[in-house]
Amino acid sequence: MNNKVIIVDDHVLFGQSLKGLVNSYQNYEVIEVFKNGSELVNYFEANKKRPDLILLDIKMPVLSGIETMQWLQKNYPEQKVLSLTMEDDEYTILSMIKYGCRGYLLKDIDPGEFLYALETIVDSGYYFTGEPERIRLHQSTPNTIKDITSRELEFIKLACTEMTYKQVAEEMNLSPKTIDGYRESLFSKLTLKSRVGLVLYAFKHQLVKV
Amino acid sequence: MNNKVIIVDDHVLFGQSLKGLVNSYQNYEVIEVFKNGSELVNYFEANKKRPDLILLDIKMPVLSGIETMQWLQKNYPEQKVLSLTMEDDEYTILSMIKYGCRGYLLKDIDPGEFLYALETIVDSGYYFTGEPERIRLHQSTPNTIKDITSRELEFIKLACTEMTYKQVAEEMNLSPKTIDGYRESLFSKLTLKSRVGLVLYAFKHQLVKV
DNA sequence: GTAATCAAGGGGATTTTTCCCCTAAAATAA
DNA sequence: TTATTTTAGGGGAAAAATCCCCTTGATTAC
Repeated sequence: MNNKVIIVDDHVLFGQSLKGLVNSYQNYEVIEVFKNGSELVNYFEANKKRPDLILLDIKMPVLSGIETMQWLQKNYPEQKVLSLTMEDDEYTILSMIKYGCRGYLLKDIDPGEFLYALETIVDSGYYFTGEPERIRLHQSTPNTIKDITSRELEFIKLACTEMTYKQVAEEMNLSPKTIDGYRESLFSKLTLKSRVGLVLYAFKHQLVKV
Repeated sequence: MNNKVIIVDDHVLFGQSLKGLVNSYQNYEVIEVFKNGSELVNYFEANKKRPDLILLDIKMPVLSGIETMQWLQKNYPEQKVLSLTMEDDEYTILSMIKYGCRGYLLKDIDPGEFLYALETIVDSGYYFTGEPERIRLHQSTPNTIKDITSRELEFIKLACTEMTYKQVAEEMNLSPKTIDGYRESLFSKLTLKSRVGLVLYAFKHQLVKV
């Protein structure tokens, strides 16, 4: 009896290639390949056959992995999802786990490990790359996910432009001194030393798009 | 008679999946899959069998696509290379072409177009996605590629850290005033207004990795 | 062979950023 | 209901970044 797999990845070439790889394994069968989370949602809403496992890319243009995961948790909390990511970004991965993702894979994993991951997640429901301590650690002290308020996020986005803080203050209808407060709180919260550091952080955690 | 293909991509899962796809085409055979440009260089230096085509990822940690392309142009200018890229970044693509790359593919291409690209490049030596005008336009006015000297590039990379310019100067064994000169020349050359702008530029053009 | 360009560096001034310490209202938690 | 956290703001100073204008020695172009 074959495990039905759905692949969601905006890089069609990768998605299709991966389909070939998964199909080559015994007991696995790719039933659909989608380009974004939106297509997956449509599929689910059309009441089509539920897959045993979804391989979900995180960085997608239309409905991102995180957004898709949120939708799935709300509507199909039992659905097994293994997320695929390029970079080993702690913040994003922990967000995925928060929304019920059962494991994650880096795209530079080797195919042997990949098959093992598939087996593990289908059997036990979970798969984490050798370091479950780290994950559990973070789950028990979830404040390791530095939370950034929506106002701070707004500030970060504007800090990632050529505007001076004075201009940012105008844009946000705040006094430059308040902006100064946001900056200082973020610097200490994220252990940063300069505005450039903040920009780097924003890129690393995909708070701003490239 | 099969066309021999070498794949170079740091995402092993993608590389291996792609291998499956390419092998599934008639007349194509993947002879090697490497994780970075460095492994490719080693292979060439060991005087192994030359491939008919190299599929080269651009963003790689060890020896990037651009660096690899430079090496290939110097040592094997006749080698056909098709570059693979995630984002449609004009600057990077034009750099690749400058170094003799015969075409480029976005990773979100569909597999049908992919096969067509392979055929085209093997037959004619070149493949460009539908928009050869744009490419030719840029080739005739190559100064659209703002060229950045290697010393300036070094500076940019250090500017994309939390170091102060004074520390950057030390790192590069230059006076802070010289750094000031690099900064000013880059600002005017690239029409930037601040160090943050420079960081943004570097990310946009993938001069630094995320 | 001379002119132009480039890499390296300087003086000095202004603006921006960073830092530390402090206040007060509002929202939220206990 | 009281305590704590969040959001908004201030004074004042030191450090960093930005700007403009200028010099010298090497390379490179014509």
